[in-house]
Parts: sequence; C-alpha cells; structure tokens
Amino acid sequence: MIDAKIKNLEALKELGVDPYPYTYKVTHHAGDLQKKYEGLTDGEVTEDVVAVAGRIMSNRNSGMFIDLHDATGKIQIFSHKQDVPADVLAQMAYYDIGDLIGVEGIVRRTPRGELTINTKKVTMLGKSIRPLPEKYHGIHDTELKYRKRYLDLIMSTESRDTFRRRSLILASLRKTLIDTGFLEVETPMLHPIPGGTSAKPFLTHHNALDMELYLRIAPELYLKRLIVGGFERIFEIGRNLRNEGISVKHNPEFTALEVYQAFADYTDMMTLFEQLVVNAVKDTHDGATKITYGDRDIEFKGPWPRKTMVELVKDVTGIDFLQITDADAAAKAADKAGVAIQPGSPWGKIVETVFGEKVEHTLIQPMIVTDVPKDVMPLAKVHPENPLLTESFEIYINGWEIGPAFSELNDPFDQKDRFMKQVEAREAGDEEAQHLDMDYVEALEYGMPPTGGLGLGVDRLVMLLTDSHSIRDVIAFPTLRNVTK
RNA sequence: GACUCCGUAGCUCAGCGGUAGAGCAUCUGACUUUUAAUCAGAGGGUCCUGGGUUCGAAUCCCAGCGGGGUCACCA
Repeated sequence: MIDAKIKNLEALKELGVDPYPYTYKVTHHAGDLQKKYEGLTDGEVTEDVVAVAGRIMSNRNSGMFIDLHDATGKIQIFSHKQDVPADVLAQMAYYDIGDLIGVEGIVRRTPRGELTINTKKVTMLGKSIRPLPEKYHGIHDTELKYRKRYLDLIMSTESRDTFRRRSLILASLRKTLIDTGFLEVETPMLHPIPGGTSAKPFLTHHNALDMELYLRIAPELYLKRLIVGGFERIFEIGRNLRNEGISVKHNPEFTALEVYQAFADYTDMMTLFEQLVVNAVKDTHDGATKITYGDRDIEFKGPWPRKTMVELVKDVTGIDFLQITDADAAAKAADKAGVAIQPGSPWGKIVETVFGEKVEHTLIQPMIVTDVPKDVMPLAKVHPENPLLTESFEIYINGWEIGPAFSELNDPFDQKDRFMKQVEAREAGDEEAQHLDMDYVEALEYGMPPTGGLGLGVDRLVMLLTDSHSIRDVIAFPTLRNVTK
C-alpha cells in the first residue's frame, strides 16, 4: 500500500525532483479564486495566470482532472496531454492522492461549470506515502479522528470549520475585552497551593526546588493578587487542569477565561458576560444572535433574564428554601423532591444540588442565575440582604453552566473564616474543598478594591457556537489513553 | 470508577458456528472534458489480544486492551 507511493517518490527523485522542497510562492488561494471568478461563465477562459498550492484529494481520467484542496477550499486542476509539456506530464505520472503540490496555470471555467486551472507548471511540495481515508465517508472511527486529528482535518470540512470558529471565538473574546480597556495577563500554571475553585488537582514535582507542585485548577487567586497590585481591568485565557472524569462536556484540561474588574460588582459582570457571549455569537454567525444547536434554537439577544437560584428551585419544585434554612430540614425537603443529599451537607450545598438536579437542564435560553448560596461560594462577597447568599451568578445556556461570576470577597477576615470552613470540610472528607491559602489572605490584608470577576468555559461556548455535541470535537487533541504500538 | 455498545483490508462497512467479503483507495489496462468519473482485471487480512467451548470460532463464553454512550465527580 505504501510501497507503490514510495516507488513513485523514488521515480520523482530519478527525474531530479526534490519531493520535499523548502518553499513555494503561492499567489492565490482556492476559496478566493472561487469568489473572484464567480461571474466567469461556463466555458469561459481567462488569461490570468495563478499559482496555487494544496493537497491532491481526487484524481479523475488518469490524472487529467485533479481536485486540489487548500486551507480555503477546492479548485480543479486540468492537465490535457496535448497541452501540457511532456516533462511536466512525466512528473505528474508519479503524483498520488494525498500529495502536496503547487500548480501554475491559467484560470477558466469548464463547460460543466467547474472553476479550473489549466496546468502550465507543477511543483511537488510534499510527497505523501500513506493512503488517505475513504474519500466519500471520511473518518467515522471516533478514536482515529481524535488520535490522528490531522486526518480528520484533511478529510472533514466540518471539523476544519469548527476549529476555525474556535479561533474566531477566542479572538472575539479578546477583542471585546481589549476594546473595553482590559489587559491580558498570565499567571502560573504551577501552584504550590491549588486554589480558586473546588476541584481535584494534578500533582507534579519540581526537581531543582525539590517541591511538590499542583497544576492549576483555576487562575483566580493569582489574578486577584494582580488586582491588589493595582491593575484595574485584567483577564487571562488559558488552560485549567482538573483530575476528574471525562465526558462529552469534560476534558481534564480545558480552556477558561477569567476576567476581573476593580471598582465593579457582579451586576457589572452580568453586562460584561452578556456582551462577551453575544459578540462571540455574532462574530461566528454573520452578525446573527440566534443559533441552532441540535434540534433547538437559542436566542442570545439580551438582556438575559435574571432569577435567583432559590426562586428557580421554587418554580420547579415548589420548595422555598429561603423558608427552610435549617440544613436538616432542607435535606428532608430535598429528599421529598426526589433529590438525594449527602449527609452533613450544609444548606447552600443542598440548594445547589436540588438546583443541579431539577433546574439546570431546563435552562435552554440564556439565563442569569443569581444569588448562589454562600456555602458553595467561598470566594464571593456575602449578599447584603441575606447572609446565606452571595452577590454572585452563574450563566446557563442549553442546560449547561457556561460560567460563574461574583463580587469578589475582599475582606481578609471573612476570607480567612471561609477558608477555615473549607479546611473543616476537607477534614470531614470533602476531597474537593478548597485549601487554605494564607499568602492570598495576606494579599487581601494589604487591601483589594471592590472587584467584580467572571469565569467562562471557553470549550463549552465553542461547542454551542459550532453545534458540537462532544467537547472532544472542539479540542484538537483531547485527552485519550496512551497506546503503545 | 460502574453499566452498556463497539473493535473484520489503508478507510467506510457486510458477514455472526462450516474455505475471509463489498465499495473507495492501491496496482495493470482501457477511456480522455471529468467532478463520489466510468469500464475490465489484479493484489491486499494477527477478523484488537490471550484463554476457553466445539470435529470446526471472525462468529459462542471468559479475561484483558482501546474507543463510544449513560451514570457518578465536575466546567
């Protein structure tokens, strides 16, 4: 199978052709040509000479017709044995499907309506010695698709488009932020104390320092240290790593956006969150705010409705947890509603659990779920009207949490108390309770301005905006078990 | 991690106790304005791995490996 192609490679070398040359001067791309010559009528021939480069994807009539694909699209190459110099034809005899070539020639449209380049000159740019997947069905084997993403990208326009749009989304998020005065910053991936969220970390070791380090589960505490340092508007886009399960919505490493704005609170974050997402939708959907995900339509146009978490729980279950503030009574009420609660859970955890089971999946259109209980938000400011709640919200779209936001807790005394509660929970067996970070508390002791912050799960946003139904379809190289050949 | 489905040619798949199959791709030839080109022919297999049942296993059973899905943890 490979042998035949290697034979062709040897034959090319015999002809004095370098099968792996260094560069090639491309003058045009297939997609641009298709657009430029849209008005060219069937059978019309131009005198325009162009040089294109790409991969041979199809070969008809013994090589007389070649489909060449580049990053922008497809164009047909026509090489008639009467019109093409013998030495060019001789070389082309050893071209295979999968080869990367450059073609110089004139542009025309065939009588059958296909935009075509009449070959004058060809250049081998990269010989392929392996067969491509089946041209019509492409890759169906999900494992092959994820392990050899390059094959998926060669074969699937949908997949290429997904990753192109992923890039557009990242650019859009950056643009929205930079345009409103935010600075992009970078904080460590290696943390001596894992912090900023509740999750199981990966542990690693630094040899020279002979020190245990955790891969970051969130950049939050470092970003807020920068706010203490005087930056007023900052953001970071980067990978978070969590040693947790893998699912259609979870990859051990995933991309998150975190934003912090000094002298702002969670209501400012509501506006900003909406702006970030709506701009990303528009930038990937030709200005439209409505998208289709699977068989449902989602309208992103704001303002998004705002409802408190307990309200939403009440709407669905009839239980008003504001009236049941005793943890044991709340657990009983949850149990009655058919939601199993881990014994010893505090009130806020119970509310969150019931919300997760009963409400979350119903929130298809964008919804701002506000006032998340204090028990599950150890880094957020207490709600001034209810000490059980925080000034916070979570954005839900398509039944998924896209990200949390809150008024950042800047009271070092309260923060230390909250950390101590987390330590207690950890000692009681909650593996994901947060660690005490006294260095962070010390930073707060120097004074942090009132600050609003938000986090956004970029991969999930990309899934939504590319109609992808697995996170592995929006991460080029998702985490898979290693296989040794 | 539990449950469940899947693993056959480079790819997409059929076969599901009795000699290993098709299409695309590859090779040879024909054709030379095709576009999933077409036509004639050829080559190509550790049927994921290892055990077991059986006269006989791709096929049935067990274990393992890899993947998908659901659940659990979580964004």
